[in-house]
This record gives sequence, C-alpha cells and structure tokens, in this order.
Amino acid sequence: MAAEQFQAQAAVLPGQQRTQLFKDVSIHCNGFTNPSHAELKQLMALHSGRFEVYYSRNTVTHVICSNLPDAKVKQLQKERSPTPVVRPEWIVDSIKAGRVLPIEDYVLWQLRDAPGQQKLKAFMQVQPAELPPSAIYGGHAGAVGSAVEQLQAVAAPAATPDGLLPAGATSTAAGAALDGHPGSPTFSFDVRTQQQRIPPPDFQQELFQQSLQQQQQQQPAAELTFEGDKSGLRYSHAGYDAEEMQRAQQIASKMRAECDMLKGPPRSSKDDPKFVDSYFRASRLHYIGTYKSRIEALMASSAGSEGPSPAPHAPGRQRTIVHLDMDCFFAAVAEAENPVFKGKPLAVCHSASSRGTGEVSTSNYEARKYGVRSGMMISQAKELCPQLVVVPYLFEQYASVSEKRTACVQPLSCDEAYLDITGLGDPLQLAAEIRAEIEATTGCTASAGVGPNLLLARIATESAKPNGQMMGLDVSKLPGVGWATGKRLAEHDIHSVADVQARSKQFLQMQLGAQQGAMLQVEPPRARKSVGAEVNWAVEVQDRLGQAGAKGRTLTLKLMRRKPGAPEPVKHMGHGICDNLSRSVTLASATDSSKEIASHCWQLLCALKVPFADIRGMGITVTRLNTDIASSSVRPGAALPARLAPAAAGQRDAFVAFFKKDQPSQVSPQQAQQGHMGEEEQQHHQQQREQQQQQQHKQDQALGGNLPPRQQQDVGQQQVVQQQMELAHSIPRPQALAASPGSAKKSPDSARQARLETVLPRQAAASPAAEDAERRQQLLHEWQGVSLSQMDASVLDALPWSVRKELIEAAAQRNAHHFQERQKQVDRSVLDALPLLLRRELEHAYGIGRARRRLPPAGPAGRRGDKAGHHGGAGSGGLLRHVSKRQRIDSFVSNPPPLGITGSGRALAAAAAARREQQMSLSQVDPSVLAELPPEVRHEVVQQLQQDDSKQHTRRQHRSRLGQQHDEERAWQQRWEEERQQQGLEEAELAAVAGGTVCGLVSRGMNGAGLERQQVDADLEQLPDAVQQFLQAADVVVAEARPNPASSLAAALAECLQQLPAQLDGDGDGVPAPRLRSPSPSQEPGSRSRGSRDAPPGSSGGSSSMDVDVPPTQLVGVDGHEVVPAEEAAAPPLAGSDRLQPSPQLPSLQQDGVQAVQRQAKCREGSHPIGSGASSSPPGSGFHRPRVQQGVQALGSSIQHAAAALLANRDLEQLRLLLLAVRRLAQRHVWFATTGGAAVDAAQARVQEVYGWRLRLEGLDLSR
DNA sequence: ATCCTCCCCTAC
DNA sequence: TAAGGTAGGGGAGGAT
Ligand SMILES: Nc1ccn([C@H]2C[C@H](O)[C@@H](COP(=O)(O)OP(=O)(O)OP(=O)(O)O)O2)c(=O)n1
Ligand SMILES: [Mg+2]
Ligand SMILES: [Mg+2]
Ligand SMILES: [Mg+2]
Repeated sequence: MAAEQFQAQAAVLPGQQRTQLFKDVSIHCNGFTNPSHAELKQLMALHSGRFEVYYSRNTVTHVICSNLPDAKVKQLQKERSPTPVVRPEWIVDSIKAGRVLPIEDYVLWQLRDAPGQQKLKAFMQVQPAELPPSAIYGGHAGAVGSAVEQLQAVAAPAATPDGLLPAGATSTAAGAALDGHPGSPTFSFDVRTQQQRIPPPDFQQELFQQSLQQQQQQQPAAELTFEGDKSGLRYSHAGYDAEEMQRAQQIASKMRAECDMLKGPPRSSKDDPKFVDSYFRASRLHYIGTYKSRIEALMASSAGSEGPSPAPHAPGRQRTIVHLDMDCFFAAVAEAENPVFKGKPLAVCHSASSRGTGEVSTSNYEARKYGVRSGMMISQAKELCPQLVVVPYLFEQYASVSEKRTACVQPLSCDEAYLDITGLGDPLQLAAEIRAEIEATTGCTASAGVGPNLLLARIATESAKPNGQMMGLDVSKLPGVGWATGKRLAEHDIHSVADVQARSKQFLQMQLGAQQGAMLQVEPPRARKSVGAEVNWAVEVQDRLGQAGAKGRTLTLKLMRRKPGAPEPVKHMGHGICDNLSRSVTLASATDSSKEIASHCWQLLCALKVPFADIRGMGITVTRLNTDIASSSVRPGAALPARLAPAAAGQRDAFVAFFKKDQPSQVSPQQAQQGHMGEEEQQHHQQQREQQQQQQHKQDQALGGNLPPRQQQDVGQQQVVQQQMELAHSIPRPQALAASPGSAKKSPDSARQARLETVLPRQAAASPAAEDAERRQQLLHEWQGVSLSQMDASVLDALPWSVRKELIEAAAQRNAHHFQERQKQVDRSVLDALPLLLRRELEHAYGIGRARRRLPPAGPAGRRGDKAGHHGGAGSGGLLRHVSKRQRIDSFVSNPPPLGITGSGRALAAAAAARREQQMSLSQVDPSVLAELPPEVRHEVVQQLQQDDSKQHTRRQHRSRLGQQHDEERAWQQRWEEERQQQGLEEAELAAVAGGTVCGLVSRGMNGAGLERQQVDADLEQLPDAVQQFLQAADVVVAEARPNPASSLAAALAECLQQLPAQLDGDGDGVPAPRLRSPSPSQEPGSRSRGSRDAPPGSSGGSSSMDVDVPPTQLVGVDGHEVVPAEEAAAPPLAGSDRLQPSPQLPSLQQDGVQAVQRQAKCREGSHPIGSGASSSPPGSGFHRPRVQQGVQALGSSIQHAAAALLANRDLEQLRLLLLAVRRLAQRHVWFATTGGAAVDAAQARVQEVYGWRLRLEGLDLSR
C-alpha cells in the first residue's frame, strides 16, 4: 500500500498540496471510474486517504463507482449495512472544496431511490461496523475487537444528517485512533487540528519515508519504485492486528494439515505404481498447464451457449474484445473461503517453512507489497515477509470458480478468458457487469481489459489491475514504441492503440518503415472464434474427439540428464543442473495407441543413451496432431520424403535395374512396380493386373482426369476415396516385396545409397548436359501421367530431382481444380486411414499445406484465389482451420520416481532386456508385438522410416559434432553401453524405473488426448509373452536375493545402518553431498554442450533460479583420491541382506550384504571419463538421488521384512535392538526419516496387534 | 528455398 | 521436505 502510494505521489504535479483531507477515508473502486483508479489512488495518497485494492467491509469506508450493473445493485441492496457507494466526483469536489463533502449528492443514482435507501441512510449516520483499515493503527492490536463493540455502542447516534460528525465526536474518534483504538469513519475534520497531531509511530516513519521520497523526486522512476518498495517493507511489518493475524495463521495451519495432497509417508513407488499420478495431483503447474484442455473438453460436452451472441465477424468491422483475468487467483480463492485472510499477506504454497524450498504459487496484493511473487521459493518469501500467511492449494475450488466464469467465453487459462462483445453495447458497461457478476458468484475479483483484438485487450487488463478495467492503450505500451516512435506517431495524431488500429498498415509503414509499421498492428495468432462460432467449433471437436480422440504423428521424448559435476540440487528432490536432450520419431500415421507410444518412447529413451541413473526428468510430447490440420499435412509441391524409399526396396531395385540396363522404353512403370517380387507375388499380382488397370481407369475418372468439368463436380468424395482404397489394396505391398530374398537383411538405406551413387550420380557426372537433358526428357515421358500413388516412393526418390518435381507438380496440377473444389469435404479420418503414399497424393491434390510460418502454401495450381474468398478468407493454409488449435500434448516430470517399478514399467524394461538377449535389432525383434499390429502396408513404412530417421541422426551427429562436445557425448554413450551390459538386478530395476515413468507419462498425458485411462492401462498390460517371462524371472531373482528372514539379520542391519549414515552424510547436515572442486582442469568452463542451460534465472517451469550453473567439477577426496559417490553406498537395492543366494547372473548381489555396503566405502573401479578424463569421476558420480532413494527404500523393506521374521520368531529383544537402531537413524537423518520412521511404526503396530501391548524401545517415548 | 529436428523462451 | 508442467512461438542448422 505504502509503496503504491509513494509511486502515486511521486507522479503528482508540483504545486498540488498534500493534505490530511481523507485521513479517515478508505475507498475501494469498483468498475469504471473517472478519474481512473490510478488517478484516484494518487489523489487519495495525496490527501492521506486509503486506497484499498480489495473490497472489505472492515476496511473500506466508501465504494467509488460511476455506474453499477444490476447484479451489483441488487447485491448491495441485500446487505444489511451497506457501504456507501458514491461517484468519484465526491473525491474531486471534496478536494476542490477543501473539505470532505456530504456524500448525499454523490450517492450513485441507482441506489438513491432503491429499497435499500433506508439502510443507506442509516449508514450515512455513521456505520459503526465500518472501520478504517486496521493496518494504519497496527501494532496496537488486541484492542480492536473491544473497540469495535465500544464504538458500536457509543458512536452510532452521533452523526448529523449530512454525514458530518460533530467536532467532539471527531476528536473522540481521532483520539481513539491515536491510542490504537480505531475510530469510526468521519467525513469531515479540521485540517489544522490534524496537522497539529502527532501521528502514531509507524505513521511517523511513513511520513519520514515520504519526505525522503519527495527529496528524491528527481531520480528516475525505477529508483523511486525501488525505494518505495523498500520503505514499504520496513514499516509495514508491524502493521497487522495480532489477534486476527493469529487467527489467520491458525486457519492456514489447519488448512495445511487438512490438505491431503502430500500427506502420509511418501509412498515408495514399489507399493505405489501411480507415482506420476500423485505427483501431478499435487502439482500446481500441472494444474494450470492442463487446465485449458480440461475446460475445453468440458465446454465441448455442454452444448449451447448462454447469453447473446456478438455481431458476426465481418471483414471491415472492428471487433470489441474483453479480456478478463482474476486478481491473484489462487490467493483470492483462499480469501473467499476464509475472509480472515483478507488484508493479511497471503501466499499459496505447499510448504510453509521459512527454510522450505517449495515455490510460491501466487500471493495477494498485501503480500506483493513485500515483494512476494509467483514462483519464488517460500524461504525467500518468508524472509521478505516473516508474518506471511501460507495456505495450501485448493484445486477443486479453483476449478469450480473457473467453471462459473467460463460458461460462454473462450478460456485462456485457469483464471483468464476472452469475450467477444462486438456490437453488444457499451464495452465498459458490459465489462463492469461481467466483473460484478464474477465477484458476486465467486467472491473473487477480476480485472478486465477492452480492446479491438485479443492482444490489446489483454495488455489493457494489466493496466486495469487490480480489480479494475481499462479500455484502450497508450501507444507506448506497444512493443517497439518508445519515446521517439511515440512522438512521431503523435505528430500524426496517433495517441492510443485504437488510433494505430484505425490507420492503414501502409500509412504506418510509410511513417515508421516497413518493418515497424507492420509490427504495430498486431493481430492475434489465430482468428478468434466468435461465441457462436465457438459453439459450432466445440460441437465439431466433440464429434471428432468422440470418434477418434486426438492422434499424433510425432513423438518426442525429452530427458533431463544430470550434468557431470553438478552440485546437489538446491530444491528438495529437485532435478538440479541438467542438460536437456530430446529425440523424436515421426510415424507414418497418427496414433493414439498407448502401447505404440510407450514402445516408441522406450526406443527413444534408449536412443538417447542416457544412463538411467543420470536421468533427472522425463517427458513425452505428441505433436503433429491430426486434429491440427496445419501440422498434420504436407505442403503442396513438396517432394516425397526420401526416407520412405527403403520401404520398398524391391521397386527401387527394379528401377535401378531398369536404369542400369539402359532400356527405359522397354520397362514400363507398372513393370517397375513389380520388379523385385518373388514368384508367388508375381503370380498373385498377375491376377490382379487387369483389375488394377481397370481401377486405374476408374481412378482417373474419379480424379477428373478424363471427364469434362461439369461431370467432375458430380464425382462424390466418398466414391473417390473408396475407389482409391480398393486400388491401394491392389498395389503390391512393400511388405511382400521386402520379404524377397536378399533385400531384407541388408541395410536398405546403405544399399540404396550405394546403388544410387553407382548409378545416378555417375550418369550425371559422366554425361554432358545434353545427355542429361535427354535422359530427363525420356524419364519424364515415361512416367508422365502415372498417378503418384501408383509409383513407389523410392522410384520417385531415385529420379533426378528436377524430374521428380515436375512429375509431382504435374500430377498435382492434373487433379488440382477438382480437389480444391471440394477441400472442405475432406474427411481427415478417412484420409488418415489411407496408405501413406495415397494419402500424400491426395493431400497434394487438395493443397493441404503445412503453412507453419505464415507463408501461403505454394500451391502448384495457383488456383486457390477464388477459393480463399469463398471460405471467408480464413487466411493462409486455411483449410479446415477450425478443426482444432491444439498442436501438441505434453507429459513431463522432472522428479522421476525413485523406484517406479510398476508392472508396466518392468514390462517395458523387460521387453528391452529380452530383445537384448536375443541379440536382435530393436525394430525386428519382438514378434509378438509385431503380430499384434494390424497387417498394414503402413507398418512396413513405419519401420523403415524410423530406421532411416535414426540412421540419419547418427550420420548427422557424426558430421556435425566436433571436438570436446563430441567426446563428451561419446563418453555418455559409452557409459550407457556399459550400464546396458550389466545384467544385474540393480540395472534392471533402474530400467524399470525409467520404464515405469514412461508408462506413467503415457497414460497421464494421453488422457488429455481423449484416451481412457483404463484403455491405456489395458494396452500396457498386453505386452508380449517374453515380457511376462522376464518378469517372472525377475521376481525369482528378487525372491532369491531377499534376505532370509530367519537369520540374525537385525545385528547385520544395525551395523549397516551405523555405517551408512557416516558415508551418506559426512557433513552432518542431513543432506549427503560430495565434495566439490571446481573447475576441473581437464574441461574448459565454456565447453558445455549446446543445449546445456540448466536453471538460468527465470527459465524452466519454476521461475526462481535456484540451481546455479557451475563449471564442471570433480569429486576429490581430502587425500586427493576420488571420493566415493555418496549414493553408491546405498546403491544395491538389497544391501541389507546377509544371506544372499549366489546368482550367476547377478554378480553384484553375490556378496554378503554387510560387505556390499562396506565395499562402497572404497573407491569403485571403472570410472567413466565424462568430461574430465579417465582418472576423474564418472558422470554419475555425486549424489544419485534415485539411487539413494532406491537404497533407502530397500533398507526400509528389508527392515520390515526382518522385523516380521523376528516377530514370528518371538525374538523381541532382537527386534527391539533393530528398531532402536532404525529409529535413531531416522531421527538423525533427514533422508531416512520417513522410511525409517514408517518401518518402526509398522513394526510397532504389528507387535501391538500380536501381543496387545506396545514394544518399548528404550523405556522412553522416542517419538520425539 | 524449404522442411525437419532439436532446442530455447515464454505465460500461466 | 515437496511435487521445477504444458503448450505455443520461433530460431539454428542440417538435409533435401
Ligand atoms: N509462476 C506461476 C504463475 C501463476 N500461477 C498460478 C497462480 C495464479 O493465481 C494463477 C493465475 O496466474 P496470473 O498470472 O493470472 O496471476 P494472479 O492471478 O495470481 O495475479 P494477477 O492479479 O496479477 O493476475 O496461476 C502459478 O502457480 N505459478
Ligand atoms: Mg490473474
Ligand atoms: Mg508450491
Ligand atoms: Mg492470468
């Protein structure tokens, strides 16, 4: 508050006198006002009044408002003791008059003759309940409650009809205020008396700060703001009513206790296969990130719009857009739930600890005065504002508030929406009504911006905040418009954004240059749908989603890889400093099969070659959604992707053979198609040939090739598609071709490469231009007129580029006008179902362009001009634009589960392991998986395509990566290979963690795409037999490795436990951390890989910069030897056992458990020379969080296991010793607190259950 | 020239 | 203790 007042005051014109005029007045502005909120705020600051951001009956004496919507009027009329609502002129006139005028003449007309008038009048006789802001009188807390009662009893009758208090009453109230007893609002007072008074201590300080401020008025604005913030911070510490504050804290504390999102022990993922689920359930970022798609689905399911529709969108017409944004949304919801929070500094965060690393989601305006901001760590927030009230999340409530708000608008985020109110009336009036309604129904305030388009409306909202509204913007708000440009625009009488919008683009470009002139008139990224259109749109989407759900063609897996030498993350369980890596596959057709997605993701995961232990975050993204037409199709005129070529090596070989023989005229394209088939296929195909030729004819007809234009119109789209599908089935399948001897085993890619190099380029090189041209003509002649779908892609691909291009364009042109006539009727799902090549051709013909940039598609036919006009000028690439806006689906966690060994996770890992065992390449191996896929041509293409893509990547990597960067990546790769060679349980478990995470991400993320959760799980369950077998084998191994319960495990465990903490937690702060030396001599500080930006300020989801990137460091012990990475000590999952069965496959588990642990104390051999040479630490050195967790978890289960055995043996003394050791450890070490505590508790509970009494460990209560 | 992949930045 | 996600725009640079 004070800070804002300083700023306001700093802007006040010289010559205006400061007064104490509104000393006891506290206003709250509602809706549009003139003067504006900002100006009123300024005036209040100048005359010692308060300007309240929020309306609170306790703190606001007057509501300032120019007009009120009906809803608000009714609401006010219902209030028992309404706050007076006056027009802003009251303020202005009072200042002019030099005294606080009676409000009667300024009461809002709507309320004057209303039934509520009686009550209003009663109020004007002084409202005892209406208190000045307690903050002013803060520090003298406790008395407020009683003071209220006193005043209610005493002061009420004292007012005169004009709202003035008699002098005596004034001084009484003022005196009370001086003593820390809040007085009732007084509408007039003697300025001189006020000036003679000694202000209360904190107010004195405020004045002092203000005078300092005044002296600094010459300084730049930024400085002033900063100073203002600082001073605000200083004096407002003491400013809250202690009793209320305590109550607020109590309630907040209760809310936190009741919040069950993070309650209970962090269920280790062995028992909790739903890690990703529970993680997301408690994640605010997941909540706001997925909000939009949720609400859109909701809106799609509730058809029909309520309320009036805006005027239809017409080309020349300027729209009127309102942007609404809730004020500090999450915090406002909390305040609405518990009004006691109002006026107190409030933040929303999981953690309330002043040393916590949780992030503040948002804060109310009171807290913002202290500098508490979204994304800040709670510890920092507490430092800025020690008395900060912290409340947990109320996601359900946010959702219900949001839903009320988004009934008939276009939602933008969980607290924002756009409305198109073009032609519906006075924008500001409407905005005010809407805001009032929002406040009435939700108890939260919203701000509104009005503008001619989405962007400007949104920018206006910012100026309107908090709880205000604004129309029009100053040009200087526009990016790129500063002082100079602003002046030049002003010369042409362009002051507001509306003026800019009104001028022609040409004019602006003339004045400001082409670049900037075009820039200023920013259009929204996509044409906004009117509300009416919105409904249509929603219905269509609903239909489509109902049928198929979203499907995507490109899958991207993103990994965060722990950076070598990275220090322990600042954030608890955070990912720390990482390199981000991603790999993607593009499938031949869109998919929504979770099994398929998971399988590809697993392959991507392996392709990235990040040792599982170093994974710190994982996410999958599905793009090129079939619902997003712009990204699911291909640009007309674009060449067929060469990577499709290997899919049908047979045809290519035929072509090459044909070419080699140099007898082009003797081999027809159709022969080329069949060229490499085996005899059976040949025969089979012979039977089809005639039919095929007929169909070719039919198709040509359908495509319009042989028909006069009028008849073309009559060819139905369905017919075309159907016939082409039939045709497609008659085309020899690449699958069959590829199966022919000789072509399957070899790498088709390299084979093709070799062949083409020996044939085509040589031809080109050997022959002069003339011969080349002749060949070209020959080829063209030969292939002209052949439908592209009849031609194998590899054949096309092998053609010289110019020939190929010409053929494609010719084909496209041939079909163009017919298809474009019917663009709108294209059913994407039908198109999607077609074989790839066929689909491509159709897409070309239809001119379905990808238009990723705003470029218009370079359609070969050039006939799209009339079309564009016909469809309402939807803009570039406008076909079916309305289908969907969504471009991608994400699912990411940066805190992978420590032990996410779910059935499906195991299955994925096991499938990989099975493949590894069989020494087969990933794509070929899994016959049962392959068998389950539909036997489509597409599948062949998919396989080839991926192989091809993958090789391409490797090639590129080879060529482009250089020097150290390359070395580093190679070292990672090597380490990956090594990890992969290990057949130990540990490695398997790690792989399972990764697999479990993949599966979690798939099922969660795909839910948003319309997939049912159950379906996803079912899909994942259906993994092949080999997987099941592996799982069983793994279980046997686990069972074997389990400690023998009958052993004297307790002693061994206790010993382990004594040793572990010393190694894990050498520095005794409860957080294991390796020693660091930096920088490493063998790696340049600047040699980070390209994508290696970790947590730069403001980047990555969270906005606080908690992890500071440091140059790679090296782990070095005191004696100069490498320090054992802390996590290694806890690494073996079953380290606690002392009776491990020897297992030939699992050398790491053969050792005695205690020895295994002790072994960790020594240097581990075989370090991995990432970044710093062979003698330095492995990239995985340092603190492997998953491994520590893994170890801890394993210890926990071993303990429980052992305890159960001891109990069964009635060996209570052993049990007591065990639990004692565990409890001590748990008390001493943060990392083991929960797991250890839970183990002890569980054992105690069992004892109680069996014996009916509690096992005392030390004869003391050790619970704390 | 244009596409594609990988990556970064940004708002909420 | 604590849950650092999602989706859009856009750039660099290799492949075609
Ligand atoms: N880094 C962030 C930003 C936002 N949010 C959540 C909390 C906010 O309440 C909500 C809406 O974001 P806004 O940007 O609209 O911020 P507020 O509504 O909180 O404040 P304002 O009044 O400035 O709109 O999203 C969050 O959790 N973390
Ligand atoms: Mg908001
Ligand atoms: Mg938080
Ligand atoms: Mg918002």
